[in-house]
Amino acid sequence: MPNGTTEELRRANLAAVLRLVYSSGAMSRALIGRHTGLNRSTVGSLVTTLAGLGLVGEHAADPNGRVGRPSPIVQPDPDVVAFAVNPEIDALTLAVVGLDGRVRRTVRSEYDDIPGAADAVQLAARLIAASRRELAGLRVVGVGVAVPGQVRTSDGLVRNAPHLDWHDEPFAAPLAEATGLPVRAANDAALGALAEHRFGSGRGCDHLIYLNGGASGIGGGIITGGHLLTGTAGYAGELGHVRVAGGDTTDSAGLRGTLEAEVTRAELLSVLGLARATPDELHAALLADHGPAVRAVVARQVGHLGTALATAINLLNPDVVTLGGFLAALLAHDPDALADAVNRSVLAPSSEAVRIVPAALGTDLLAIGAAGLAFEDLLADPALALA
Amino acid sequence: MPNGTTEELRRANLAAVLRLVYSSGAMSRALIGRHTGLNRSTVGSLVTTLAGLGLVGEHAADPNGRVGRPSPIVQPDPDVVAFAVNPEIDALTLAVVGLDGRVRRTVRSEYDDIPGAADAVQLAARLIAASRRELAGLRVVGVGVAVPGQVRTSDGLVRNAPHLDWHDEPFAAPLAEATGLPVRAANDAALGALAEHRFGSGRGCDHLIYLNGGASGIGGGIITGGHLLTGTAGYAGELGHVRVAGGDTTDSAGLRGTLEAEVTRAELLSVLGLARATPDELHAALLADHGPAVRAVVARQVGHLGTALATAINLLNPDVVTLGGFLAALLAHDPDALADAVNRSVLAPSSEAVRIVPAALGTDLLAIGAAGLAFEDLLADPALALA
DNA sequence: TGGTATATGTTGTGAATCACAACGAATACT
DNA sequence: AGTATTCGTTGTGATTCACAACATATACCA
Repeated sequence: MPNGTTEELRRANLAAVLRLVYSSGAMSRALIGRHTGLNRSTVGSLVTTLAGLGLVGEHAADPNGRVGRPSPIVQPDPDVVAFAVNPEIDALTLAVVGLDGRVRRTVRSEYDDIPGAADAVQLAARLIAASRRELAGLRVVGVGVAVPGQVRTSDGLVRNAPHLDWHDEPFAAPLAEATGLPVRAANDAALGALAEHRFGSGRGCDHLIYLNGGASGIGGGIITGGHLLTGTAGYAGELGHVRVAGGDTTDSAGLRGTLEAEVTRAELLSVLGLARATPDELHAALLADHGPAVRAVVARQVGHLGTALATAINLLNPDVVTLGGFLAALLAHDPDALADAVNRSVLAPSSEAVRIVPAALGTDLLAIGAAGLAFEDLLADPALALA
Repeated sequence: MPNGTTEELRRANLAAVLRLVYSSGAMSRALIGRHTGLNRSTVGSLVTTLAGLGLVGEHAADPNGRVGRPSPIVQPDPDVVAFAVNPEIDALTLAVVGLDGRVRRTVRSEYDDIPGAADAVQLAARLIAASRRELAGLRVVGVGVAVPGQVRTSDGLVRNAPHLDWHDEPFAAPLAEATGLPVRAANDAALGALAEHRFGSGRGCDHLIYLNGGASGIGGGIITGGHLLTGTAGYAGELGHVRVAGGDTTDSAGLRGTLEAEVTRAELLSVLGLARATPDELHAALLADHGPAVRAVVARQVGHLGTALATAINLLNPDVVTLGGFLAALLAHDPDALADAVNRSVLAPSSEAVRIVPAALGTDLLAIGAAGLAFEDLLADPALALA
């Protein structure tokens, strides 16, 4: 909580400027002044301070042909980086992401047997150590972890990651111990929502619902009022476990009739006659095949998806609903059918302004989201930049 | 948006102090300092300013027997008031609520035929004018309206209030015109959530779900991160229209299988053999009668209520779920059954810390919530206190 | 080619805010 | 009655941001 001192005012202004160039990209000093409402002299002082901290750099103005004195472009320093860790059932991915939002490198370490949490921590620590050796001159801010399961955000304890068979496994704490870096962890779909909100299909929208369909189920994340909705402990956003039908099929958490139980990638692959497929291959196959069997399965899944979205829209009144993974393929296959399904269960005012769109960020989605989590402390108080 | 100036800092600190004594009740200067983290001299200056604006008063310290110099008690001025308007199907209620949170007076104007929105506006304006004449020496801040339906918060347009048969009827604007006061409007259950959060069962809890069961249906409101969740236009929180079953019964909005369609006060009255009942009478009758017919109906309704709550808990991970109206009676009738029903559809981590409790505020709930809405501008910027 | 208008960074001054230390005031404890 | 404790008040100082004047750099126009 900002405690209302002049010192805190300075911190808040530094944070506002850094956050602006982080989430809106490089911009001139003059634009920063217009966005923040601060005086030119104040903006100058703040930018100088941030540059002195090594967090932003100033480049020559681009010759854009406008009248008046050119304004140097302020941009976040790409050498200020965070590590993004994403353990999955087939591999652990480590990404190095700059404060400019770009992914500098990605390392993917595949495994045959799903590791335990402790082993995954050690693997991540080794990959991080190797990256730090190879990439010289970087200033590492911290580590963000995207976990396919429920994570207690206060201490990064993985409460339940069914596909990894992790239950109440500490993750952030031992990884911080092994790397000497601050580590924060959260649910993967929640971080996807954060990334789409800041850099993807939800830019400029304060209320967003993100829903991702993967091989192992459906995850969701919610942005309300421009902030990631965590709930009291960090478990919010579980849209995959919304009840949509009275059936007996169960989902990965053992709940019956939920979205995740009724809408599955495996069923789509099955009816398409595919043994396995990359996300792009599934997308293409679904767009190509409009046979009756496929149509029937898609229609049923789209109906259930619409019911779940309607529930979420009734509760949250978002600007945007972003669909990722095979849910984006369902949307592309028949956008009108999904809209109809939503409209059958939604209150008219809540739905009139909502846009249902495919995710805009590709494979880097989780890396960007997890890095965003790791940058959060820095963005909240740039003066604490260390190491 | 606070624009980071020193002037804004002062405003924010004034607002923080006023908000503190508004929502936490009268407290000593020393306590204010401890809560805000501000220096004693600063607190003194802020309190003096607020007192000069006529927003707070200082009383002698209560002799509580503690060592040290007694600290004068700062409390919001009860003569600073807001009007709370609540149009319902049988009557329009006007309440006068002080900044100290107390309801000074309530006027209830009953009607046989449901009025149109324009007539209701005129009725409210007449009641407000009469109250202003009778209660001298008041400083009126504004008007808050609790509407049983969906309201666009930006301009107070009633989008859809099915029980009043109002559709896209302006309300706040004409009432502001007629009274010369600032008017803000919102959904009644959302304001109920706000009231329970600040003064009722959800004090100190940043994440709360409020669900109210009335004669005309089920309304809901959501508090996340300590703030009322409005969504992009103000329509968020419609928990009554969450799908819970595959049935064909429809709710007030024409949606099928929703909580509001499946869980009704009318069915409870019917099985209890009551033609009509006050909320208290229904509550008592339900607690008294555990016959098989009643048990069956209650069991079914509790099951559906549990499903809806599970959905909301999975999405929002709240600290508290507050039930009002006949839903509180259902809870009292068999708390364990409701807990079991929730647990059948909820993810374990999300549910472990949640408390399901009856609403703590009684008939004044909506008056307090609507007044809170009207006070919002004042609390955000006390220096703008006028007239 | 030179002058003007426009837009922006920089510098110095001033006003406002809050922190801090010293002091005074009012109560409880011994 | 004296002392310790708690808290309000006052005066001083440090920090921050606003504002005005000036300097700088470009586009536009004649």
